[in-house]
Amino acid sequence: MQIDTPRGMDDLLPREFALKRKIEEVIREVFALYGYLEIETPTLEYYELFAIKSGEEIRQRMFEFEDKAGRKLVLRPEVTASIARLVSTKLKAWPQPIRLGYIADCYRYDEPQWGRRRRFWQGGFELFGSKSPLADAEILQVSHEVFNKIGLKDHFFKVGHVGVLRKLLEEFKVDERDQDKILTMLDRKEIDDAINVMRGLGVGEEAVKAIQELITLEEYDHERIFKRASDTLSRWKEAEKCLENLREIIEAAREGGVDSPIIVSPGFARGLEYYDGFIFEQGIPGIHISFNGGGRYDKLVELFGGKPTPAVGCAIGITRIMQYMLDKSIGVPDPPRPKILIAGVSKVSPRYISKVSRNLRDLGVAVEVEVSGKKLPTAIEFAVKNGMRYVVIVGEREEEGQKIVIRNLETRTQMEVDLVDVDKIMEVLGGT
RNA sequence: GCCGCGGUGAGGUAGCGGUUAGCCUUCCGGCCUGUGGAGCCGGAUGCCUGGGUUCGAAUCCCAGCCGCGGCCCCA
Repeated sequence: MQIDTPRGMDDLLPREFALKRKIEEVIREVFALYGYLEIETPTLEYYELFAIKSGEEIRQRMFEFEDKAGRKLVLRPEVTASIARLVSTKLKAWPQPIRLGYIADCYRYDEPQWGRRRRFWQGGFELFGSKSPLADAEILQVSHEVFNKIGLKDHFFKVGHVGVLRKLLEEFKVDERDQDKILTMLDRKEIDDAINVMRGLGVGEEAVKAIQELITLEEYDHERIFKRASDTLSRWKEAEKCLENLREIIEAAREGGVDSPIIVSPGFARGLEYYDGFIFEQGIPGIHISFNGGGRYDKLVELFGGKPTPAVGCAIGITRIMQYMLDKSIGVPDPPRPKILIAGVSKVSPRYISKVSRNLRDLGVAVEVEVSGKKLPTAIEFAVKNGMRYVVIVGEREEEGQKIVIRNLETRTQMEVDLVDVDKIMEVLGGT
């Protein structure tokens, strides 16, 4: 019998689940603060939805199978495609801009390792209907805000613009599919192969040289890097415009409160082929995987049959953040648990214990009932060990008089109270 | 997809050809008839799976499975 979880898929224990909840709460808080409406899409989608434009890397790493009617289905490897599908269909008559948020589990058939699971959670922000740098900057702002609120204040950004390289290639009539191929190669640091492909497609030597230069540019000093990059690109106006766009985005984000380090990398490419403008990743020093990534994808909605709709978004790696925080033991909350245990003693009837618990819960007080037949000392020990603050003791004597004994575990004192004396009970329980 | 390292009760570990498989935490019971985190006593659960070598395997060999890291890439 196979009783383990499937490879790379984790059970979340109470502590882990509480942490996941906390991160989700932060994300939802930011949804609300910026106007992102939360939605949900199916975990299963048709293969085609992702096959079209999600990138070779993802395509090979999907869980795929056939349903009983022979349709090809996949477990979603990410959510952006589903959201774009939604915008191109059900939301096509909505007034834009449209801001959507999601928190969803995703699946990839990867080799599991630190920060990479086969099932993992992403929290996403997607903004449709704006070409303005303000929209891109907003995605940086929400990312910044989420990480700060979670307590990861030392995060940094790495930003780039796919248009820089794409526009340059377009000058030499390289079609989109070949661009995808080249960008993927550059992303994988297969520089020589990329150069060979470019030459094969008739890209001029000056441009090849420019690209080689661009991919080595990467630093914090914005002024210097923009100067150098625009010198390199001065001959190709379209590519230079993209660079200018990137500069505007960064400036807007800075004014919008994004005060973490931003590494500018004009030759930066990302694996998801649908990106066609601003792109970024967010990380933490010393960790070599990114915790958040996103960018602009102006063609995707159109690709799914919608009207041309510019879009920009990001996907925050909740599972990675969790793993980091658990490893470092930072900000891991205790699972919420009642502070009160009701323990029966001697010949008290189950009816009375049940009644007492009902009364207390009606007052909004969270209680656990001792149901395992523990004797009182053991029950008290159990309560103490589990961080509870009161034991409500009910026995025959209390049942006869319709009373309860509330014992305070911290002060080691106790008091008998009438079950109907609501004010007294609340007073003794001190607002728990 | 590739490359390393590793699998001993629920968790953490010792043992590395012959041990009654040891220790810590946990869990259960008792000391304790309705009042405390302690203590003491007792108890429960284990050598990943399958082959092989050997008089004898947790220990050595092979394969598989699983886990952990790294590469690549990604969240």
